Amino acid sequence: MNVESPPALHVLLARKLRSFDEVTDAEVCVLEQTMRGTRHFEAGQELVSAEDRPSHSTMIVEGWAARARTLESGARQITAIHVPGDFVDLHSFLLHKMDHSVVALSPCRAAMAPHERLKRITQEQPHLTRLLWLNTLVDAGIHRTWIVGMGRLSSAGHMAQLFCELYVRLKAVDLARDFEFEMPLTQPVLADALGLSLVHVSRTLRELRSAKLVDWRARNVKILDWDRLTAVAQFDPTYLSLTPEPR
Amino acid sequence: MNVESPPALHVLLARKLRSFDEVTDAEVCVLEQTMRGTRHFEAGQELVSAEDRPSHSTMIVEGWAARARTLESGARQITAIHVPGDFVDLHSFLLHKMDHSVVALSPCRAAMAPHERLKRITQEQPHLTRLLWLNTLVDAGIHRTWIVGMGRLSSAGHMAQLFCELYVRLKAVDLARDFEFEMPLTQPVLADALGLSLVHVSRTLRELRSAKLVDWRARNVKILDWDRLTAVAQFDPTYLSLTPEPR
DNA sequence: CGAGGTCTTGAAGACGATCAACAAACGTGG
DNA sequence: CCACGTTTGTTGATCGTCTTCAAGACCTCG
Repeated sequence: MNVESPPALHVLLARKLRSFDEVTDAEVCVLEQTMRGTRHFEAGQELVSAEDRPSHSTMIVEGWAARARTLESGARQITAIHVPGDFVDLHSFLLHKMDHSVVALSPCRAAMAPHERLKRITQEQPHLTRLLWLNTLVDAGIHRTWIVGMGRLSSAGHMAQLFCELYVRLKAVDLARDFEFEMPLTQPVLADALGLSLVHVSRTLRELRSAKLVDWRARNVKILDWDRLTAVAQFDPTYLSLTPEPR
Repeated sequence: MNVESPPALHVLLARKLRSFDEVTDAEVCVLEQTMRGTRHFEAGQELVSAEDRPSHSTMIVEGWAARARTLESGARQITAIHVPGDFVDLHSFLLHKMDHSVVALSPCRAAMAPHERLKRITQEQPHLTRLLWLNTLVDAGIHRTWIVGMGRLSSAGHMAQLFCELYVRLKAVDLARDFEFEMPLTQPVLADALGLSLVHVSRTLRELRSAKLVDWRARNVKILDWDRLTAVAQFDPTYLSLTPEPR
């Protein structure tokens, strides 16, 4: 295996699980073996559509994706942004019917976990079950943080919050370091995530840029002043639960 | 037991679980017996504070509560509203450290489930585990719906959405019927939930009232035109997963 | 070099926030 | 039962943020 190529599924799973708790190799293997093959998606393609009743859940191995709901007006609201290592629709295992779609934001590779195998895990692997559950709880924590950002922060604060969150999450799976990461998003996508108009995203971005907080060009985000950025965003990473503890 | 008094814990648990799936009496009993006593809280009192590391999770038996985060400015954002039957901080079982507080919105009675007993359930009761997990997944679905409301709906649409949601949720635990329910909230609380100013809540409320969609006086909410209200809110109850299915 | 997609900027206007005053409802004690 | 204070809700006026519409610049890739 080539060092340039993206991490193997096994490595990604181990990293992800071990950011939450100590996990045995056997447990990583069990989870790896619940995954049945991977599929490839182009940017813009739907991994899962709203109204679907998926028979498997999807983990992103490569690329970025988003959960989104589209309104009658055609307006779209993104409710979560997902990066490699994220189990995008693990909730469909128990929720059954999707209440939103999952769309690729960049070319994506995704691994599939059949629901009946996940059910087996809940019957045979209590610890692994708790970690999968935790995964969905962190998603909920992210949702809550977005709600706070949308409801009570300025647009700059809200956007800063998103940059902070993405940096911390990407670092946990080794896709960011030295306050720098690759972000394959466009401004319209950011607008749909923040609940702002495209024009205002552009202006808010200029604001952060001219305040020397972040620099984003050619897909590359550089955080120029972490302390001030987190202050603007009132960012506290607690909600991401990235400290390993017995769960 | 008196018909006027609130339903016993057992009845409430059974109703709640059975809105998701078929559940045996034995399972209801197991869950009931994980609960260790109840506590009473006055309106405004915190059931759990941000930064806490609770040793038990809390289920509301009577009264309403909210999860909230308070910012440096003193502004508050409510991220969820909870009614009887809701497991307000079940997520603390695995998340450990709270990232927000839980506050009573009205006088409340809450039952406590020690975390070590919940852990036992994950080891011995896979089906019950899945239903508890589902509970937290529905919370996440509610969060997503709120994000859509905040980001892409008008203030009237967003508020209408909240009324629709509360009605459906309360009906599931038999606390609403005939498009009517008791809502022990004040407008400032509603403002913190919707991410709006107090003044604007008052105006938006007037808008819904004069459009003959809802009537809210003396804690009593009447939904006057369900069809038009759901249209304004673009409300689709899928996300509440209130159709019993094998999980 | 040209064409599509992506981003930036300006101008006008809508929506919601803030400030400030007042009204209504509620609870308490006299 | 009324008087009073407190809490809760309403309304008006003004201001700022964000949206919308529109045009133009930039970039990337064939």
